[in-house]
Amino acid sequence: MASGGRATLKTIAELTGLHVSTVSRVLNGTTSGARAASAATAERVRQVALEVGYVPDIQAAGLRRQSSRLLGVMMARLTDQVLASIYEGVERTATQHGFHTMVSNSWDDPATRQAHVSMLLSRRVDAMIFGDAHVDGAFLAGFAAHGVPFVLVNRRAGDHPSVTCDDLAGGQLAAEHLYALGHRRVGVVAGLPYAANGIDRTAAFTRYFAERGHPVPGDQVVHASFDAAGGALAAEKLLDRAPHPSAIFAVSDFAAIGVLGVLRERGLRAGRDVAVVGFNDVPIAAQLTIPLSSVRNPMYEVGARGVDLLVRMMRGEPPERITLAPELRIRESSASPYTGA
Amino acid sequence: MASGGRATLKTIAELTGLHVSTVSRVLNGTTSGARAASAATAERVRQVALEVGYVPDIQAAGLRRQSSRLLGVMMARLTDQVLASIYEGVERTATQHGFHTMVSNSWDDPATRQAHVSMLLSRRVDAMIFGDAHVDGAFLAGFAAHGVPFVLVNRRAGDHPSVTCDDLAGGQLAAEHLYALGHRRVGVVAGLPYAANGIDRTAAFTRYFAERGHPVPGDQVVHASFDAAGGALAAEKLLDRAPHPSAIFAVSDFAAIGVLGVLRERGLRAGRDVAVVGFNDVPIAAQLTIPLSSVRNPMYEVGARGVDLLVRMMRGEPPERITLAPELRIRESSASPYTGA
DNA sequence: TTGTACGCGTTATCAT
DNA sequence: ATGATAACGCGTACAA
Repeated sequence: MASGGRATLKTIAELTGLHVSTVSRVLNGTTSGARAASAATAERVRQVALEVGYVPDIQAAGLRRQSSRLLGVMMARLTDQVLASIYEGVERTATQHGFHTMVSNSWDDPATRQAHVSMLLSRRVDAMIFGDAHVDGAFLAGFAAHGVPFVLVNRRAGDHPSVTCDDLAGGQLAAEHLYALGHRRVGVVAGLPYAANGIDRTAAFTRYFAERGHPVPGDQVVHASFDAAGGALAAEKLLDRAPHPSAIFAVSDFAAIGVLGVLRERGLRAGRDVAVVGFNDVPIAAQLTIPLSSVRNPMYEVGARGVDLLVRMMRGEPPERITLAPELRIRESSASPYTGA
Repeated sequence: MASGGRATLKTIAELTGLHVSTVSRVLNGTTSGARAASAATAERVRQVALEVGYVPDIQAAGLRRQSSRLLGVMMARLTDQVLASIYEGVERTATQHGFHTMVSNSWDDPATRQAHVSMLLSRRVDAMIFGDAHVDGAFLAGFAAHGVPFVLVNRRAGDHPSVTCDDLAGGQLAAEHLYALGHRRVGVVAGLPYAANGIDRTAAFTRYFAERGHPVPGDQVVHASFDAAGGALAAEKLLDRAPHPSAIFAVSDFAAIGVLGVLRERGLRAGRDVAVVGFNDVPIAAQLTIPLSSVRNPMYEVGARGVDLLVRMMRGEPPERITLAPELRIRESSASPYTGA
């Protein structure tokens, strides 16, 4: 515990009568094996460092070393539990690799994203993780020019290296399940139109039904934000059609919760009148009053493996596009077979 | 858009034939009014800076300026939507004040907290925001020795400066509401025992009932984590008592959702058999199949005002303890009056 | 208006 | 085993 004015290597050097470079060596454990500082000296330095409450200045070290050991992370919004979970995986894994992380919300807004990325570049991040990629890839094309390595998580884009849930497989799992229950008139809450995860989940889902002779009408695929409000808005549109769909697939659990709310307002019961399947399997899905069927997305692992991949790339290993397997979790919101019109 | 190797002031200086200090002045807009660089020079510098894709090195600037313009933020877990919302307020407001933020999850674990705080100190944060304070204040007492200004949000502790929801008022709002409905046999899901927000909400709630001659028995106040799993666990305990409570107050909405789940498993209906009131009023509370009554916590504002306070303190203004008013939102989970044992 | 010189805290290299 | 020196990129007092 020290007080007041920052203690630096210089401070310690003066107090011990040694020279700054020597102090630095001791504190960094530099000089391997035989050529270490004398045990006595080392001990003295460490002692003084503790007394004066020395805290190394990573920034200054980074300036000299030309490497910040800092990873920049862009997320659309941390209030989205899915993105927050991915970030947890990122933070923990980065720490294991000796990196710190700095995260920002882009709100899926180009200007905000640009501003925050400039900020991170100014802080000399060694690499970037993007969890908010837009499928058009315009921003990333420009960013690549900076020469800063990066990996996408959550949403793929173009052929940039990425770690995502296998969203195509996930969309198909949901489709297979509802189709097997006998549903043929289905609707989709499709997520934001520029997010590849929603796009892929929706594409695989609608393709499955189309291939079996039951194409999903265009007006039964509604784009919306991934939260409950978005899901509610989309559900209003889907249920305005007569006859209403017998099953709804929402590409996010929170959107699905919005759907459940609207169903109830209209006197329909989820799981009996309309089957509902969500995506991600966030913790509350299983705790809802009508437990929600969902496609499990290994969110934490997406973040963790994203950092692993990035670290490998920084070592010169080749970029990859990794997808992690989803799993269907059937619960009451889609447990009973479809019984007629 | 530039390529490859980092461009610095030096790069620009060489390209323009000017000297580094001149370039620096232009790019910083230094030299007020009359003594500005000649318009022609300034324009040329800016032009070249753009061409080579110059990105200023904030770290180096901070080293020189002895101020990082960086705020450190500690949260228990960003997957808690409440904390993520508070962080949004922090991030946005900090940006407005010209600060960047660096956030870490402490998991409410002392060792992890210590490690991350050391990291932030190493990065020379100008100040700190703690959203994960423990009521004992042991950690903060030690931290204060560093001389780095800080403000607490979400959870108060001791007489440290803080911005929180008025949790006492909030707990009382919940109590008044349930008491007025006729409930006398009530239970509380009280949150983590070291978190002041849960403590205050619980204290005000139980005091209200005690003062009216209906003290809440000790075994009807159950501590649990703030998430759905914690709420479920606590609900099991509360409902094992016979007769079971006619109303349950959970100090967090997600815990309340866990309660709703358990009620249903036991064949009890929330709002009819057992009234439930949550806290925070997160967006999904209103969207649930049985909409959840909740005490609204101005989460975003808590974060925003926390930064405002911190900035004022850094300017030398006195520390404060600020509380923001909660509001009761009555919904179906506690809408009907109590009708007998 | 522009140039010179130095220091911020650290690490790498060379000399002792 | 330790000391001396330079350099990372930037900002600022002072001189021209």
